[in-house]
Parts: sequence; structure tokens; C-alpha cells
Amino acid sequence: MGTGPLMLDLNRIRNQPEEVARGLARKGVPAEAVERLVASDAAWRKAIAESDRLKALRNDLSRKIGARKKAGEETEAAQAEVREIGERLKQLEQEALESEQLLRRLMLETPNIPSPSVPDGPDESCNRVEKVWGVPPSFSFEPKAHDELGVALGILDFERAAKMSGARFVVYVGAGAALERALISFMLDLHTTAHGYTEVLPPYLVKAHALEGTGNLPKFEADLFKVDGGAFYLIPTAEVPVTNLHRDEILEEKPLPISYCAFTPCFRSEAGSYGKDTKGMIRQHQFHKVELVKYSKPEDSYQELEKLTSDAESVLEALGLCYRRVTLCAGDMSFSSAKTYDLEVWLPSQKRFREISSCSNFEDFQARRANIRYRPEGGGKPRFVHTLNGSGLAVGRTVVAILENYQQADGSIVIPEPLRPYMRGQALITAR
RNA sequence: GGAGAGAUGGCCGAGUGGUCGAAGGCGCCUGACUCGAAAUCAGGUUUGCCCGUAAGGGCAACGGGGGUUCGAAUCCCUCUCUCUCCGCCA
Repeated sequence: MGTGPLMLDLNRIRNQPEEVARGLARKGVPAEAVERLVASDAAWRKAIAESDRLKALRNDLSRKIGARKKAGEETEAAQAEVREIGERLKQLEQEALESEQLLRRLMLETPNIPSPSVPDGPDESCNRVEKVWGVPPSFSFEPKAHDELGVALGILDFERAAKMSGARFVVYVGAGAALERALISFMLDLHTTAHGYTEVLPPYLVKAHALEGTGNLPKFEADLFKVDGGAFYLIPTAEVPVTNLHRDEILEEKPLPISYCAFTPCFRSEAGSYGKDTKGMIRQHQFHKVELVKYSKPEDSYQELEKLTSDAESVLEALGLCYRRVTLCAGDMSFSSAKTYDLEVWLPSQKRFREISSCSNFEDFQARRANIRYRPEGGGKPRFVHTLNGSGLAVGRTVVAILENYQQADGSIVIPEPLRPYMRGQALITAR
């Protein structure tokens, strides 16, 4: 077990346990859990203090033995004494280690505290709609679902995907594959040029500690695909490698905020989602995403969340897709998040909005877990950065939205103007 | 997959059992000198944790873990990572 910084700010838990408990209660954490944290912290501090004291004694005696040996004096008695101290120390260190491990385990399983600006509530029914952009398209016919359209056009093939990989996979064919690729390039170009993000292309396989840094482990192992007996995990999102890019680093203040965008495939086992979205491309084991990640100074992070969210929104706007922005309530937020905006795109076949992007401020939660700090200009102690990320956007779901929103009576699909340069000028997808 | 080499502070690089958290150099910061700068000189320059209102005190860290010892950067075991060569491969 490392001696590095822990997840939530321990000092905050020590000094304001009631306030922490109130915040965590909003995420459904029982008060007893916070009490356990406080108790195990006290036990750990007691053990560490006693063992440090004994170590100081041992160091002192050993030093004296060295000096006496040099002087040619007898040291047997002193050596025996230190041996004895060593024995006692072994026990004490064991105690200290055990209480630290307990504390660490509790801390790793404790979620982030919601920001005060986040509404109360246990589930999505309490999410707050912030705005709606655009209007749902009107059709003179009954709009079809994306999978029906895609199969009819010959650009999506679920049956053949199942032959090799089973359920929750798809094969893109022809214009379908080209559309996916066009969207990736379009999004990356938009974010790198108009919004100032630096493109990175990270590994898709990561070690467990990287997932611990972002908060996916230890609690959500079942959502992940394990490779090579657990030596690696397939990334569930680019958030994992890109947030861990600066793990264990002390950054300069000047370049903050640092903004990255990354295109990667994402792999999710979707355990526990049996029966949900079984048709179509909404929920797949493998999908593509362009992710936005920021490292920010603490005092700027909420302003950066607004920017990041509107950067993601600008993709939807450029594509002319009607969407709304929703603030997730405390109980509906992810484990690591302090505040999350979901962007939901209109899907005509379902006659409702569906998530296409999730933009979060993690404050210093991930930074503590991954040990990412910056040094304030002009010196001073390193401080934890705030990390943020958001989808900009989930590519597969964007294809879904385009197919459904741009469908014509004959089943063809109009390609949104900004994508055409990325598809050799093609403006319409028709049956092959 | 086979054979070998290595991992020390922001960087380079010493150190093979006893005030070594670690020489020296570079870089950086402060002061002196200067009209200013350069050069030069002097001083400073890791991080985490515990105790303390503070001043301050203590513990830990030389890739990770374990062992030997009164005492480990130094000896032993093990894991990870990096590099070189061979094979294979996009």
C-alpha cells in the first residue's frame, strides 16, 4: 500500500465530518459509512504515531552503536535492546498497515461529494433540464428506427456481427463505415481547431491502477473487459488513459487549463443492462467516442465545465441535431463526478431524448487518486488539479441520431452539410 | 518466444553496510556586484505522512514488494518497467 494521498480530502473528513456526511448522503452513502471512515482514520493515526516513535528510538540507538563500534567499544547489550525494539516494531507496523489498508479500502469505495449546485434526488426523474436547442424534425410519414433504416440501406449489419461476436455488436458497411469515419474526423478537427484541444491517441489497454485513478475500480470491475488474465483492461472510455496521462506529475501552472481530445474505441461489458436497448446501436460492447479531457486549476474548473459542455454542444449544433442539456441530480451521477451535464439528442423513432454526451467536473477526486498536481506560479506547495471530461461526442449514437433525424420518406438519409467534405462530397445515402 | 544490460533527486551523474535525503555538475530561485545584462561570488532549491495554534519535532522514500542486519541506496530473493541482440509480426 502506497503512502500517497488518498481519495477524498482526509482533512475535510476530520474537520467537517457532518458536512461530508451530508454531501455523501445525497449520493446515497449511509451515515455509518462516514463514521467508519472517521474511526478507521483515528485508528490508523494512533498506530502510525506509536510506530514512528519506536522507529525514532531505534534509529537513535543504531546510530550510537555505529559510533561505539568505531571507537572499539562493546555493543552487545545495545544490539540486544534494538533487536527487541525490532520485534515490537514488527507488530506495531502490522497494526499500522492493517488500519491503513482498511482506511484506504473505505476511501476507494467512497464516491465523490456532489457540488452544491447539483439538485437533490435519487434517480433520473429529478434531473433538471437546463435548455433545449433546436426543434425535433417533423415528418410527413412515420419515422423509422435507425437499425431498421441502416439494415434496409445495407450500411448496418447486426446479423453478420452476431456471427462472429454475438449480441451488442455491429458491422458498418459502405457509406455506414464512411459516415462513422467522417464523424470522427469532423469532431477531432472541430475541437482541435475551433476549441483549442490537443489531439492525443492513447493506448486502449490499461493497467488496473489507471482505472483506480479515474474511479472505475475497485467498485465497477463488472463493467469492464479484462484481458490477459487481468493484467490489462480494455478502456471503457478515453477518459481513463487521457486522465492518467499526467498521473504522478506536478504540472506547471502556466499551461493550465490543459485540454485534450482523443478518439478511441470504448469497450463495455454492459453487465446488468440485460434487456435494455437490445435492438440497434444504442448500447454496444464496442463503440467509438471522441472524448474531451481538461486539467484545470481548482478555481477555474466550473467555468471550464461550461466551456467543455458547450464545446460538445457545438458538434450537435453543427450537425443540426435537436438536443437538450440536463443537470444530473446527485443520485443519478457517476461515482467520481461532482457535477455532470448530460447532453441528450432527439430520437424521432423513440420520440424522446437520449444521452449522447456526458460532461463532468470531478474536482480533485480523480487528481487525488491519480496524484496529479500543479505548482502555483511563484512557488509554494503543489496543489491537486481539477479534472474534467465529456464526450464530444459518442460516435455510434451520433450515427443513430443522423440516420433517424435526416431520414427521408424513401428511407434515404441526407448527410449533414459539414460532413460532406469528409465523405467525398456525398450528400445522400441511398440503398445499395 | 530466447539471450543479455539497466532502473538514484527537475535533468545528468557519483555512491557497494553506519549522521547519505543522498557528492559533483546542469537547470532553477534569492542576494551581492552592475546604469542594466552577461560573467563572477554567496546562499537556497524533493515529496508524502504523523504530532503541534505556532515555532518546531518525528517517520518514510535511491523502480515496487519481501528478506538478512543493531543499522540497507549499498547484500539476498522476487515483481514491474526500460534498453540491446536473435526469432516472429502489422
